[in-house]
Amino acid sequence: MSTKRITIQDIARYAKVSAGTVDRVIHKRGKVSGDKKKKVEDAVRELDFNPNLLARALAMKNQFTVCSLFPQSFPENEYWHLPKQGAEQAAGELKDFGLFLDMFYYSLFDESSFIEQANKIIELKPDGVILAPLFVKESILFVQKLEEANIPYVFIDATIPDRKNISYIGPDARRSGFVAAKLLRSTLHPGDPVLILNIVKGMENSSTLTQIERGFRDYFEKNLIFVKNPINTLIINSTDESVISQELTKFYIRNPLIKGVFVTTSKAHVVAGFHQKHELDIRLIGFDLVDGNINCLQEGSIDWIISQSPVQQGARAVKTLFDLLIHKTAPKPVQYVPLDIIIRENLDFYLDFQ
Amino acid sequence: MSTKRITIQDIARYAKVSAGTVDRVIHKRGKVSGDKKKKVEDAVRELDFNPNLLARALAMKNQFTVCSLFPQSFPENEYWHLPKQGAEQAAGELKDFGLFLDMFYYSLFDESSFIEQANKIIELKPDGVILAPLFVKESILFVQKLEEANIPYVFIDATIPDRKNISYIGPDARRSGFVAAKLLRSTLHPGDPVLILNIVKGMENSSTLTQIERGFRDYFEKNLIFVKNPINTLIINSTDESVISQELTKFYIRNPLIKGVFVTTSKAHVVAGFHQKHELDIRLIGFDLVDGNINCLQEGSIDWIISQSPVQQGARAVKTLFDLLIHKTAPKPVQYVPLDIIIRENLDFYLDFQ
DNA sequence: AGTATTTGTGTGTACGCACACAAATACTAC
DNA sequence: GTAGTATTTGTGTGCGTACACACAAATACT
Repeated sequence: MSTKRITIQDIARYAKVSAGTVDRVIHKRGKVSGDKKKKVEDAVRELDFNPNLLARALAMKNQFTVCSLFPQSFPENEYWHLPKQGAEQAAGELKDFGLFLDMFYYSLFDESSFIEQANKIIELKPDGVILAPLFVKESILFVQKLEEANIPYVFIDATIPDRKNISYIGPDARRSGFVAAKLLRSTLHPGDPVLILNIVKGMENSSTLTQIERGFRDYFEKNLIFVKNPINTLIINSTDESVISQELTKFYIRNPLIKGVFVTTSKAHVVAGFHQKHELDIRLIGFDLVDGNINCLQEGSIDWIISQSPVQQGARAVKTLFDLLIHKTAPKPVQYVPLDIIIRENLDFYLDFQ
Repeated sequence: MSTKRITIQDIARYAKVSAGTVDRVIHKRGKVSGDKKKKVEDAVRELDFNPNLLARALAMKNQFTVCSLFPQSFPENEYWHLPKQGAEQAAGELKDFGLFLDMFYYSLFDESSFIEQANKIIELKPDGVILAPLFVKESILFVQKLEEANIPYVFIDATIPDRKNISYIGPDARRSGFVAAKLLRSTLHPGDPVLILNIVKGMENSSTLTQIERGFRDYFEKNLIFVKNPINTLIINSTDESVISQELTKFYIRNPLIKGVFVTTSKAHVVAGFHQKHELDIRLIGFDLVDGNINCLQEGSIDWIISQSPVQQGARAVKTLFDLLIHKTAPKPVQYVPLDIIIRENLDFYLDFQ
């Protein structure tokens, strides 16, 4: 049968001291004489004492508040709804362990909203922060303040180099480009030209896009057979459908041979709509299971979606801070999440389980 | 700020009864007069009382034992190591909540070992059982005993119809065949013949294989363009490499045009070895991230692996029983897990995170 | 009416830990 | 020696729940 759990009382008896002294040794609090301290430490080691997290959390009451700062998901089923869901779920499970999650949101169209919410968080003096650093400049200012206040923070979804974040939880951007290239090329003939399409509003964390593109090009370079596939890059600085449509028209007229498109953001569905409207037979791959992409996958107008485990990202971020705060264990500085490859046939599972 | 948690005391005050009475109502234990019962129920509803699982688990001590019965994973990194790992991980998280997991293993080459271990479990009278029912006949006998003893059980990885299992946690077999077909066909030309290869020892749960094959054929029938792809089925009743090699040789000589192979078990790596040895350029898809398959993916001799979230299966099974025993919530009778599509480029992630 | 039995309700303790406070001991200066 | 302070150690209580027990009230049975 499973051996009885060792408690503080057991340690106290074994070391012939009181529970209070054991407590003092364990928490490095208060004064304890040398020999008793040693006795307790020996007892802890010999009996292999592990504190009961349950009892600890119960005794400590709700101690830890962590704040998250994500882009707002609007309408509800857009991408950022998913990490949010994961974080909420993890927080729900850990609520009983004394973790309280306070979520803040900023608008992707408005840097000032980021600053505003960041300041709110600073004022709250939380015990930890989860940040999606899509606005680089503002994020750096924010985490500097966090560092001053000695508040640990993790990056999620994207990262900023050379920061003192406890961990980065998100995709390996370069590799996601690599995977996209592999999938796209599996349906192309040698020599078919492809297009990398960056649809962004311009102010977001662009190092991620650079990495994705590099990964994509790396694959084609490493695996060229016979003929090279020409790779074009097009940047569209707007998420407005009509602007995208116009830019695409301009581009396709000049590049009529394009056979595959890789959209580096979650906007593949807009491109899919364009292809359908103009009856273009072009393979299409994009990121993230947002509503538009889901529909297009089902219709067949998008061939592949690479999903970056958004729910898991949120959940992991919360758990990472939990481990740090309650367990007091340091997390791995980089935690890449799985890249799920989604096609029409396995789509349902990813929807069900999130 | 977060509203204070409602406790039993709060309910007691609100309903003007004692904590003991509240407890009796909540646990449907002991006699409570009609009006007080109603008052308590109202209070629970109005204040939205959720019992603190922490305190509950602490007060109840270790109460629940669940047993698992899986095939043994031998050597360590074979398939069944993964569900085991997931189950262990989940059990570790839930240990403090009073769940104890006792794992049993049977040999896939020996039905009697199954019976033996099953009997051990029956004797233990656990509070729940997790079963991988690969031997159908023996499994039915086992679960009948479980039903007699009123012990809830879940199936994992495979299922047996018309049983009173609390839940099935595993892949949608038919759909996994469908996905395999989709992937394989994406690299084939119309008319290319394909092969479905069942490599089994013969005594295992075969309904799963039937389902997989049906899904595979369904895809080709539903999506035929121009010319039909002929689909052959070959059954090899051995997992021995030389037998497989001999059977494959025989088959390929008679069917030299085969361009794609779908191995319905985890033995794709053996086929990959054969292809390499004889310099055959044949697309290959199989199941499960076992060691052999991992190597072949890396070398490129297997093109795709469909992974059925084995770790998640183990974890979910444990959590399902936990929810039933501690939370007292009935699980969904069928819990399909995601089908992960793995290629060389995203392989690392699935290895890291399991 | 008196006793036995059932039914309803409140109180108290344990679970393992954290933390406050009291008690005991050691140390100082006179 | 004593009084006073500093240091070390022990005890007790609370966190929210489960459950045993005590006891009162209501009902049943002689």
